[in-house]
Amino acid sequence: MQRQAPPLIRHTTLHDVARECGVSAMTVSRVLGDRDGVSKQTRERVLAAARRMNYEPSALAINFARNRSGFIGVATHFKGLLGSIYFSDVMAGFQQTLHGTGNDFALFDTMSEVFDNPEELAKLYRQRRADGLLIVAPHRDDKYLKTLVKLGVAFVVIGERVDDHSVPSISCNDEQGVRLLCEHLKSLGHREIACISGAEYLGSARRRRKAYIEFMREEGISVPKHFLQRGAYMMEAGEEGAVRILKEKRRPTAILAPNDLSALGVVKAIRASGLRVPEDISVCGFDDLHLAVESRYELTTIHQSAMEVGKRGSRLLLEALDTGRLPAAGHVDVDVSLVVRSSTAPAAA
Amino acid sequence: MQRQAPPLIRHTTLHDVARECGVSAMTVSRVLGDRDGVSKQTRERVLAAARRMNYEPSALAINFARNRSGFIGVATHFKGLLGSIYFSDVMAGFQQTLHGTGNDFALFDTMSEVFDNPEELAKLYRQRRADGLLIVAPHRDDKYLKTLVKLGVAFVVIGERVDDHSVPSISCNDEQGVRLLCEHLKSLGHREIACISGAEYLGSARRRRKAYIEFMREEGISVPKHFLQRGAYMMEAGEEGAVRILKEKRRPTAILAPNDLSALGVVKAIRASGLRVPEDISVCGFDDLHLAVESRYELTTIHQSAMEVGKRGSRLLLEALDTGRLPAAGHVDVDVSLVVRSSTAPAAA
DNA sequence: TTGTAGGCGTTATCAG
DNA sequence: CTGATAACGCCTACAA
Repeated sequence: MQRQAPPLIRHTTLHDVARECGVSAMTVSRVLGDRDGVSKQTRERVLAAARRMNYEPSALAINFARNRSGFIGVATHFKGLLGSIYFSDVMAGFQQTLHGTGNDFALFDTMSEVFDNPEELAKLYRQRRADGLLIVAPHRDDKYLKTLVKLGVAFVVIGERVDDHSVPSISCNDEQGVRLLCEHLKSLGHREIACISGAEYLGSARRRRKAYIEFMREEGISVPKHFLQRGAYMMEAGEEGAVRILKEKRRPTAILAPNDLSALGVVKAIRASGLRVPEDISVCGFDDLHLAVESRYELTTIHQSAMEVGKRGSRLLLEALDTGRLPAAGHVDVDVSLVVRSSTAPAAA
Repeated sequence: MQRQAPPLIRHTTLHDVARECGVSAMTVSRVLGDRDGVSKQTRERVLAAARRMNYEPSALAINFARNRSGFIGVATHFKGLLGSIYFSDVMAGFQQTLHGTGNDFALFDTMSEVFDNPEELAKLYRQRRADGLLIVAPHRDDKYLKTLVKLGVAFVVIGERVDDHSVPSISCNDEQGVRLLCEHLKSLGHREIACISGAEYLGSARRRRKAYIEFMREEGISVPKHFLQRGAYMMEAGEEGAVRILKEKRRPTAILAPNDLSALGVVKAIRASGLRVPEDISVCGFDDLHLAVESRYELTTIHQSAMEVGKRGSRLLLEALDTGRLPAAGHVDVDVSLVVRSSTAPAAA
């Protein structure tokens, strides 16, 4: 840490106000802290002076005394998430929780060396730059989570489920979402349901695929191999998966692509093969990315509120901080909801 | 500010280390601050103890003593910019500058009440939550800038030029960009150049339009009314503008749409009218949004590096902070570069 | 080479 | 009702 220049200006302090009023700093503190034990006269005199002198308590001093920074750290992968709608939705949720608590946001990049190196991370913690951490959608193989647990840092993982049960995390309920879609299709008379899952390294993709398999088993519906395609959360992947499905003899009456982007690809492939959506084959997405504006396909999908996840996740952290404990370990699921649009219809006879 | 719970744990302090070694806190401070005047023996003993005890200085205490927060505030319109690639690019630039300076990012929403209300903003400042502010792409009518100037807050406006000359700002050089495009077209033999400008409330749109007009005047080329369309930075707007241009008798050999999105709309309209790009009409964009991946049109455009703007803008702030002054008022332009692709070609005879 | 004193701005505690 | 004192953790300045 290099030598620093002197502060630009000297701000008004308690003592300044006290001197101005001819009282002690303590009295001023009491008045401004709205504690009683001060005569009306003195109180008014102090208030007037404080206002006149533009007094504002120094957060630096207060936090120093309380040994807190007043900052909630938001840690994420800058390059991957900072520019995403998902991140801004999550932040909107954080804001709702933090509003009026006197906390501000500090922003950290999980891809910086600090997070790479347990030593550095510990250092960050011991320096008390933030009182707690909200870790937005970490990657599956992020190792720093273990370090944070070991250090006893207060943090919550947002938007991902972590295998390690000692980690507190919150995300939308993937299983519930897939189940809602499947039940919806079932209620429309579909039994021949295919699925194009996402990349295996994504926890959410694995959970969604698993939920689909489980549903089919529960319903006693056999799933031929080509009904379960490995894909990715991208349009092309959905298209390719659908092509592979459609070239087989046994053809589904519905295709579940648990991600809106790939669902659009599926729609494209179906139309390209001369079939109609939803008359011949129904299609479901997941995420409710509002892609409908760009295309003319109105997807039946699952709405997951990143804002809600952010709001509740940050609440977990703040409550823990308020009571001086760590957020409870384990995962919390946030309910999702089914959005029925025009890409699904009763199964063809 | 409500009552706070006690800190989760008590961190090791200088005094702890000192006691452990049987020396004074001052000696420990000297060792860890790497100042001389300490015997080798003592130094080593202290270092060992500090390491063993996981000592790390409290940033809280240091900053309190120095009356700085160690945070650089990044203020932006959460809802509008947080989820944009632009923002993440700018942040990447900030990171490069801040790296290793011991500063972290604090994040503020310019749409929060705090920024709405001069009183609140002053309060934020007097509380010293951040040492300086980087204000990313504020809107033209944002009033808080005046308040910040009045308060003497150290800040730099990033990505917008501010009319008020008392404000330090930095952005890419719009005029230069338009000029580069015009010169490029001129070198290809184009004289009949039309332009579809962006929304009037955007400073960049106004500057780009003005630069176009200026170029045409300098070249002594008359600009019929329909050659200058008011549009918006959106695909549809570009399309509509082009349609209006093409239905007139005097037809341009090139259309300048100083924004990639609207340029794509222009291309669309030209093709729809049975003409070819670039054989019949050349098209230029601005921003280099890498939209080419999505479409088959390879736009000739202007590359503006948001990262570069962020990097240099944050440097302005940090340098000012280091020398204890305010960033110099006035605007700084960052060079842009011409990217020639296949949407432009020699003018048809 | 090492240690002591004091200050940064606030608040809790105890004394008047 | 009001004020003095101490403490938070570090650093600068001065003293031994």
